[in-house]
Amino acid sequence: MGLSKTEIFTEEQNRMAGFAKALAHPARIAIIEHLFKINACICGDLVNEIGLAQPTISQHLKELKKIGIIQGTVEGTSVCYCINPEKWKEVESLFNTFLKRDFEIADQCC
Amino acid sequence: MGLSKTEIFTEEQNRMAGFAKALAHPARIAIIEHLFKINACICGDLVNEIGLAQPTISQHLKELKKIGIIQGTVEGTSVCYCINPEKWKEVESLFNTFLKRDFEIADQCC
DNA sequence: TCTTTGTATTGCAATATTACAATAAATAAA
DNA sequence: TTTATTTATTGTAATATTGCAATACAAAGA
Repeated sequence: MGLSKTEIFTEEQNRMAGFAKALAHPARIAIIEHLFKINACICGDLVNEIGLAQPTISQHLKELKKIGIIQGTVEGTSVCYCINPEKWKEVESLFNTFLKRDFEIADQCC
Repeated sequence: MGLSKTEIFTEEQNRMAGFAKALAHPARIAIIEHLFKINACICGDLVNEIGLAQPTISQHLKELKKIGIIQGTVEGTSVCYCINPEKWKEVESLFNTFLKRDFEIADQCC
């Protein structure tokens, strides 16, 4: 199939999986890290920074933009990208809730 | 292609992406949540809990096991699954470092 | 031993992802 | 207007993912 049965899961579960998917590629991790490091930059800078072709970077940027993690502003011929702080806080909070667990009982398996 | 150029990224970036990929499906999110809720259970319980076929659940379990997030113990005919606490703490710590960012300067884009 | 029970594996179909060459599109500069 | 410059889009090839039916496998019970 190659397509997940989203309808049998909760909204929360699908949202978590969706954000995780956006982070599930090293190029997108690298893009995010670079944007945090230098605050904002244009597409071409990311092409130089990361070693992938321009259309590939553009594609990864599109995906990050689609889920709202980054935003792009047209500046003449170039497009300036940066992190969307509100969305990032949302992602952070969602992951924090998911990741923070209690292991008092869970330490032994079966 | 369908295959990422892992060699041009750092070990950390690939690790982050790898863990994110493991969480990038609602069924695997559901499996993890259920394991945390009831501590440990057999494959069949997860098949009933989540609405997917047994081979599909088995496949998702295999992927979570491969990356080390869960562990399985054979108990007669059934296999008991639970979270691997050490690995989970590692994932939690890795994501925390990645997600926790400073927005003092980053608030305005371009 | 034969049957049942529970899980893993195999094989397959449908779809998604990754990467890039070629090209389009849009603005700036000459 | 013509020519860069920069980014997005399109098309395509290779591979990966998702899901399940069929089946294999392994241990327990009759």
